[in-house]
Amino acid sequence: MFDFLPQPGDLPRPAEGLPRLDRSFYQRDTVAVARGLLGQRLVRQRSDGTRLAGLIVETEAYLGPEDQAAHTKNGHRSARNESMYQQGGTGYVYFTYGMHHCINVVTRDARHPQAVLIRALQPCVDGPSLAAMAEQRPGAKRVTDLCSGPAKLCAALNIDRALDGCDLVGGDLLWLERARARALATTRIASGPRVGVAYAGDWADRPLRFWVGGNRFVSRG
DNA sequence: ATGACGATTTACT
DNA sequence: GTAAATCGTCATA
Repeated sequence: MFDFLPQPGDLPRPAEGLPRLDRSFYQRDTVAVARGLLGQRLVRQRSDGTRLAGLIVETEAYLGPEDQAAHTKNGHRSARNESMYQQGGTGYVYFTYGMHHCINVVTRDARHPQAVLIRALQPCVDGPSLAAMAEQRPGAKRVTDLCSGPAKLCAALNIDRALDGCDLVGGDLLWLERARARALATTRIASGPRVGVAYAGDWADRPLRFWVGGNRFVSRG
């Protein structure tokens, strides 16, 4: 399973004591959040205390009732997407294709049901966490296969609907940690159309997907 | 009650 | 490149 172990220096070491992203980070313009999340660290703490983590390297913005690719298009509201109507800093986890989970970070406020889909992570080497992630992704043959897609990273981090509606600011199941300013400053942001939303008319072409330019952990080049 | 479909992944030709 | 997997949700009846 570990024939794919990374080269030295390939994966970020966890930085202890990094502060969490706070409420105000999420309660902003959704595209700003989607860009701002790149390079930040997503941390999942399981019930047994183990922590699984990765740096966010790819996101997509979903802009609410107008956005024909969003789950809240035309103001649609149901039990499934209720979390998108919560305040910024809430987790929105949905189940799709009968087998996959995807996680979003809710932005702005309850009047603007918008969110950012997390599409790919660069796994952190965090003690046993890399091995733990690999256990959740038995089909992954290389470290770049572990979290290079929205459903892959949810599987790797044990994220499912039990985390839907979770509090990313004050909760203890899932949160985000602020990367060092120097790391963010060197992050080049690329953008393009979102993946898998061809049904969304004009909105399908909008450049609302963002990724770290040149990063090999993104879901597609 | 029934049928279509999906913010995907994987295996296979 | 194409297709299967697999089921909760939603629109229609």
